[in-house]
Amino acid sequence: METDRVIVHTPPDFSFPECLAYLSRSADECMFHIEGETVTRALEVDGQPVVFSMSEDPDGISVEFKQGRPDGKAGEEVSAFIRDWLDLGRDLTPFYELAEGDPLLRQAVREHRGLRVVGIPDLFETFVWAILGQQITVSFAYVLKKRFVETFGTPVESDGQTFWIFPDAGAVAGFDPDALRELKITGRKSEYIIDIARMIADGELTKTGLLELKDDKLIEKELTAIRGIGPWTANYALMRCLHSPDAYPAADVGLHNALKLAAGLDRKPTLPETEAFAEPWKGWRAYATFYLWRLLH
DNA sequence: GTCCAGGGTATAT
DNA sequence: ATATACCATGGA
Repeated sequence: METDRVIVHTPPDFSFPECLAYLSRSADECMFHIEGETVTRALEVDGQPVVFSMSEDPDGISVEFKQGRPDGKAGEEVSAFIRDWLDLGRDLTPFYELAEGDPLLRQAVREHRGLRVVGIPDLFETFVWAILGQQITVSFAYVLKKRFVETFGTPVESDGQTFWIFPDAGAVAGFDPDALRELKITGRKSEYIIDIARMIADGELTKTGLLELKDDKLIEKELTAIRGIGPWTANYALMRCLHSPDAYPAADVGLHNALKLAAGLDRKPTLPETEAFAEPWKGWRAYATFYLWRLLH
């Protein structure tokens, strides 16, 4: 039905296929399904589950509501979610000008033009994902996230498929670490996740509160004061959730591997070298990182 | 068996 | 400030 469809307009230098390619990187991703060129997921709006799909459209992104209707609030909230998810508010012109003159970025930017830093709009989901991803392979992190979501999240059935609402921080706040240990999440990470769930559920840690601090360094300082959040996790959250175009997860092994490849090194760069490489990218280090990651696929 | 994977904490110098 | 042990699982 025509009323179940809305268009989200996209800016110049946006490529749906490039974002789709990033979203498609794991078969174990549990927060959305991809079939062909269409991404479908669930989202909670005012306590009610909405299921929607996104596909490319000449006018932007076509959003089809599978469950729930785009009338009133749901349509606006889903549109806002997508703009947040795909960083549609950003003008990439300065980044592309910078990258064209940079030997390390040029190739990635030419090959993936239109790619956005794909976000994780929910703060709790961001920290769970980042903490799970510390020190283990991305593929194993996906397995752990899937177990976490399918054990503690809320299923939404639509068209014979199951979609998931990410576990509620308030519920996780009350868990015993052993409940997470059973999923093969380490004891430490289980404690970190439960502590952060409590902070979020109590309103002590909020996305808007962090964004109000404005300055990346200030936000990093606030975040790294929390147990389980070090510089890598803080910058990862700045990049994926708080939309800092300049956050730089300098300890990231994937970034090291990408730099090794792009710079033709015979070993991975050290941490100081990784910082030094990024000097010319100041203002856009998150975008530089995201594009460099694409070299590894 | 060893090493490494989208790190972080605790402790010792 | 910098170095090391430890966390803990799974794939190469």
